[in-house]
Amino acid sequence: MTDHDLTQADTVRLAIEREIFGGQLAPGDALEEGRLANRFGVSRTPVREAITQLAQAGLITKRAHKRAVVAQLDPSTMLELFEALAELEGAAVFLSTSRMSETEKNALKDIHEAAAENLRSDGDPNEYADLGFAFHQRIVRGCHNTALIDTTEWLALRVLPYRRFQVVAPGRLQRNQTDHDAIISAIFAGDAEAAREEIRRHTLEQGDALMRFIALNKTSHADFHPNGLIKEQPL
Amino acid sequence: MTDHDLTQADTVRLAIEREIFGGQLAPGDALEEGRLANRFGVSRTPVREAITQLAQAGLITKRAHKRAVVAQLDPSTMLELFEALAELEGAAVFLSTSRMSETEKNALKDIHEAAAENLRSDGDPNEYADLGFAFHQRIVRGCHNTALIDTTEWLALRVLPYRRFQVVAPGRLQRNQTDHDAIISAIFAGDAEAAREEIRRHTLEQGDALMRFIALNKTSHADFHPNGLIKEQPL
DNA sequence: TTAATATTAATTGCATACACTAATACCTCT
DNA sequence: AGAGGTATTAGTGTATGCAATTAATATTAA
Repeated sequence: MTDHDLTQADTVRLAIEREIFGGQLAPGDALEEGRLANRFGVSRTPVREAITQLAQAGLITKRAHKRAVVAQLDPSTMLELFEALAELEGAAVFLSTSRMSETEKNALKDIHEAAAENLRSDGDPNEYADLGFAFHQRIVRGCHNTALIDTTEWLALRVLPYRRFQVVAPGRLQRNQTDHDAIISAIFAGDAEAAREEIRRHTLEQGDALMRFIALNKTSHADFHPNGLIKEQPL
Repeated sequence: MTDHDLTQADTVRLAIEREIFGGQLAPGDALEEGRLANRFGVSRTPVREAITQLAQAGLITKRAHKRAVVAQLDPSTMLELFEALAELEGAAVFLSTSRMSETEKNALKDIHEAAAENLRSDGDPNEYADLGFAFHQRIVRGCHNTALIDTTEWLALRVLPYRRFQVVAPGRLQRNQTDHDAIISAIFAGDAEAAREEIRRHTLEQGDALMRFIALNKTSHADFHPNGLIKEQPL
């Protein structure tokens, strides 16, 4: 039982999930049950189950008799997602400020300083993005409320591909680091209300910045690819 | 096309959903695909899909090769749910305070006053519960952020059966109304921060009160039934 | 009687087949 | 050629059957 009792539907779902988050599957791409089935060497039934689950999760959209499509994020709903996420992260950090153990706080600070070092030494921007993700994740998990953590992380995952865009936007990384400075200070000062405000502003502004970036660089808007940033044209 | 293109799986899912929220299906009850199938006069396939969706939504739990079970809320996760809900409603009302139109605010006040009248005239407690639900719902929707609304309402729905218990707890209704007073005042005063604090406290305390109620009335704890409050013994 | 084990029954996961829907290609007529 | 309608095809929704797995029951040993 090395596979921890993963059903085939689970395997397929995880694979598709990875391809979406990894960017091989871009928003708007169609998922066709039959092809997926023989690509994964299973029948359509488990593929169908996987698609159902992903649709329920909001990762793909599906209407009766029409084929499933990787969820599109139009600018306005994307802004909404960032706003909602800002509120949720705010709520989480509000609790985390009083609930994180010293160990947790120090781990957070370590991540923060690793990010600073990465900036100073002009390191790999992708590594910086990962550290940023970890930073937010640690804060959220610090609230020790599973329901709130799950909800927040789910939203965070949905905007993750878009959040990473910062690595190519000039000046964004430094600005990001300054924001994180303020957040971590508030947490260590035990000022929950300030921490909430800082992270709210921070996440909201990430959304705004992304909006501006898209507005400036809009080619056909459909060609915007969250991971590669610009999607290669179909062959 | 009178059924608005509902697939059979959708129909089954909605039916099960209603039975869970309505209390015919209690936490811990097992869902068996075969029986459901011929109860609804369909094959196991759409039933399977419905169950998958409900599991993804967290309404039921399902592990490979084991039968699906209506999700159990043990006291500690229930408290977590209430806490998370308190934060989300707080975030929502924070935005709603500045975003609700006059019309929306007045509609909210109407509901609030109808509830007050219900209390004064010693009306139907179930009607009061419905008004209370509507009150919270209006506030949340006032934030005009679909993502936040959906997330919050989803949590609210999960604890709804438990929230209604207030109707049988002595003194709770009056206390509830007083809390709502404070919330609505803060909203009309435009004090978003106060509104957030009031609704946070309010929802948190609902959770606490429910906990105390369960602790006092615990028979075998498994027999606690969210809607009938005490589950009838199996025949 | 109780505990452990073997046996049977019930139930799930998956594959396959078919019906029905929606999109596409094709043809007809103007 | 273009609009409108029809045939064709691709793709989804559902039913059914079977193998694998789990739950229930019977059986045996202590």
